[in-house]
Amino acid sequence: MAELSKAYEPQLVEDKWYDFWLKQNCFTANPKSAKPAYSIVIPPPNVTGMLHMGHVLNNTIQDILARKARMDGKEVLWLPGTDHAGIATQVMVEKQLKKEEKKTRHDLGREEFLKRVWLWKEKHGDIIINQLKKLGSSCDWTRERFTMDPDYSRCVQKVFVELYKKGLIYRGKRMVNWCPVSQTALSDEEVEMKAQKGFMYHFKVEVAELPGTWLTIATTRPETIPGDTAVAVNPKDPRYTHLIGKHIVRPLPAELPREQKLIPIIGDEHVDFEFGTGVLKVTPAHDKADFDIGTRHKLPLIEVIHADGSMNDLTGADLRGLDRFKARKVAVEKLTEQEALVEAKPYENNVGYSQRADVPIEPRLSEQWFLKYPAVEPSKACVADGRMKFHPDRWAKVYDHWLTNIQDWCISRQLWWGHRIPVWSCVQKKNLPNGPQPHHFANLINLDFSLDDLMVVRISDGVVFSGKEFSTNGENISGEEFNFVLCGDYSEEEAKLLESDHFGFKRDSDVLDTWFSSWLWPFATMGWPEQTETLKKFYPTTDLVTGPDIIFFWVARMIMAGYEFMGEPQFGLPDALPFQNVYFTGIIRDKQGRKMSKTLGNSPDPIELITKYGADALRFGTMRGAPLGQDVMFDEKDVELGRNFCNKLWNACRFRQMQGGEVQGEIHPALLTNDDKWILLKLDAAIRELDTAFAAYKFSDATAALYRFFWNEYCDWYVEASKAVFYGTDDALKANTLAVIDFILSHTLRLFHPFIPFISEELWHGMGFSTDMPEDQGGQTIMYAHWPKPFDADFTAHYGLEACWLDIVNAKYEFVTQGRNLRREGNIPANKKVKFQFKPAAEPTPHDQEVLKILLNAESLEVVAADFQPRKGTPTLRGAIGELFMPLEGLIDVAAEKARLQKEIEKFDSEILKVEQKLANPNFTTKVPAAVLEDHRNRLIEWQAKREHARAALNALEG
RNA sequence: GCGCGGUUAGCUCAGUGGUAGAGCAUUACCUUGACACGGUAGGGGUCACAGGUUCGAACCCUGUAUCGCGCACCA
Repeated sequence: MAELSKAYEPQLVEDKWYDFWLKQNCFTANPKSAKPAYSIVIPPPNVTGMLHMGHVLNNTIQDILARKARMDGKEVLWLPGTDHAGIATQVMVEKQLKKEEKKTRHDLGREEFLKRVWLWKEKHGDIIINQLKKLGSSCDWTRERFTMDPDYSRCVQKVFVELYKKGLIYRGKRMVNWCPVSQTALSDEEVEMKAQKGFMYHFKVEVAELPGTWLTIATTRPETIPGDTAVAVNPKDPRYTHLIGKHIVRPLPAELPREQKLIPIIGDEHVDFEFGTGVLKVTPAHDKADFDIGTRHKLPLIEVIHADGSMNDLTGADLRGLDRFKARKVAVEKLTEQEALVEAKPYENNVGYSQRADVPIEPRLSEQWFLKYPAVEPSKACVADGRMKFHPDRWAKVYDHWLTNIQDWCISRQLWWGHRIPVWSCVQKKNLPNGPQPHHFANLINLDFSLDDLMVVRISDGVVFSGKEFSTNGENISGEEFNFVLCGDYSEEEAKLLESDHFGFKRDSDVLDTWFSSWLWPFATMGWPEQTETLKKFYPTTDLVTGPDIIFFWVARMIMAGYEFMGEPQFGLPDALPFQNVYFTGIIRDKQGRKMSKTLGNSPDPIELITKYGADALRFGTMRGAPLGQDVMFDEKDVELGRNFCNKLWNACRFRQMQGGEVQGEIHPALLTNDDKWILLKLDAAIRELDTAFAAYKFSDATAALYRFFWNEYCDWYVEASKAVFYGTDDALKANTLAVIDFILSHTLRLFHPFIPFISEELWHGMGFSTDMPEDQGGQTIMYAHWPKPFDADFTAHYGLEACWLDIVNAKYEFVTQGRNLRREGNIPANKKVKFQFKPAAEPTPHDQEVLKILLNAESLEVVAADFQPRKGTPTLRGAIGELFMPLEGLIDVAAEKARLQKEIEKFDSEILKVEQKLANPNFTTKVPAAVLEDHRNRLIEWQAKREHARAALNALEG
């Protein structure tokens, strides 16, 4: 290959290899493959979205898993795609419309508006996909899916119809979480409770039947007084029992005649007499709890707030038209004017906020579609009994708790962008065959309708009729006029016919919650409901990687959908788990610990980081700082670390390249130096560490192990020691060392590949490691090279890799460190070569002598005889492998060196004392495991030896 | 209120009972023939606090403090 440049330049490398992988179809999953399957579905990012640090973390982990699985010989499917993200996308397009054309979506109309959304999607929808590619994501792009794809939409529709027919989906008029800004209902999960500072207002009302008797009511929402239809007290509250059944005079709207302002005092157990004044105003149309009270007592409902959060006409002259918060202030003023206000004290309470629009939710009565969750029990059980594993497992408890307490899911949204609810209705006149009747369109439009497929529902109370309610000539004989409701997974063509003037059906105008489509993601993306090759091969998926913030929104619902729709016998899946493992990432925060957000502007643009440092650097840095289960404090320094590391890897390969010689020559056991054996043993340990880390999904451990092995073991010691060989003249030894280096590097690059795919691929080819490999096992790409295995017994025996070599070489390196320390204490500049004298404890090999010389930056290393005595005052080091003397060449600070040795001796003293005390304790010596006892004894000997060495060095300085 | 997580070096974090670790920052020296995105050697920690268990606790137990998160909430 061409000579490597001095510094690694990712921009010259990354796009090139990504294009290569794509062209060679490296990411494409083959369902016909005989290899075992490994699959992941991507958590689909919003189609409107931009890549943020959360995506980086999440997708890097998925890519690591996918690439590792390929190297493990699996057939890998990582299935990508995007989510249509109902509200977010609609809001974005509406904003643009407002900005560019000063129009609202209503100005355009539904059809035209949706055209705009699709245009927007076509234009911007692939931004985030391209960003994922920049990151190196090895997704099978040939299978990219979008939740609004026609196929996918049919899945959503089919699912709705099935659940409807099972009676799990129903329509009802309920209190829902209403977002006045987005003007749609939201599910409970989309409501965020926030502490809010406000006031608790106490106001008094007169009991109508007992003039002069007043009740004081506490409320935080005086603006809803016009909607009050009762006040409630606890029937057991002695202060108020005698008043139940009487009435009070509601103070607002002020202008109403007194008789229209009378509302009853009722008794209800819900009222807590400790709280407030023990008197509760009941606003059934604007509060969930009040609605329940209202139902129990058959209270009238008075709606006083419009959908947009402004007050309606029923609130009277003072409040009408005002925004609800402005109205609150005015209501307080009015109460004050009436001398009804008793006090207003500062008060903090929790208020539900719309997660999307960040405004307080308005509980509102409206007609919505709800889903009774299916397959709840098996979904709970599979996690509880450990068949599906959560990492970290504490999320299992959170999941279980949620599933134990779930309420029906409000799935309809008053939006335009999304899957429209597949329900059509038209009014059926009583006893008149004037409208379209079931058998009519069965005949007329030649569709294969049968009456059993038609769900006929009377909206008023939800009673389901059967087709028998019609006479044979299509007459409605049910005795009353009702809505004829069709729910079916009709094709677009069929729907058009239904909506034609001839039939006059109108489709429900609402769309479904986005999550009602994404909960089908693991199988709807694989061709369901057909029993496709892909489904057969890759479903259930292996791993899911996602954030814990969507554990309820998405993970739990996917599990339920998996059981409900994939548990069927035709799929031959006894266990319908949609995935086997769920990895929950941490949340990425900024340096101050704040969640990354657009509004705070504290989220760095990952693409800028990639441009500046490279995708590998971003990946490696992010993974190193993201321990399992912990939030991540993001710091650009981490990415810098990643870049530095890549550069180190690059230059280590460059060093190898500069030595020339044959690539991947044969390693001769007889020629192995102890340094060779040491680094081979370290490589084996690193492989084992990586396997352990992968098994536990501990990617930060894996990157830390790689970092340590490559930088601190390979580069710092082995490469430096190898210079002793390369600067020498023994060609056989040089060739053998090159072979060892190539062995280490070719293994290391493979270990690195899942984490830093680009640079590892570049070097894999650049170093020539791909040349002798089979095409499908590394010849074409490192992606399919085999993942390194720990050394087996034969290998270890053949190369003589006994564990004792670690100790032997460690002693040598420790000696070097201490020798360098001697230089430093002697104020020898780093670039100055020094003459050392070495008195070895045992006959040293020429290789070891040469290694010591080079690592100590010695001009010479004179081996002296056992009876050699240096001049008094010569700085001396004693270690396990012998003694080192540094004959004085200049002034050395004897006092400082003595102080240092003194301090060292004190440290040794205290360590020795600690161990001695332990060993002197019979409780210790009798109870402790033999290995630990042995450790302590050895440690004592070591410390004592070190102390002796230090004392000797100190002695040598004296005089 | 219930549940979960954190508290270890200046900062960000590892560390599941037996010698307190990493990266960054910092100090000193060094551009030597892979790399200054670098090298070498240092300095720096009563492991939040208090009890308990144990021969031995950063680690296990109990409690406290504090920060963060989730769920549920009383107007």
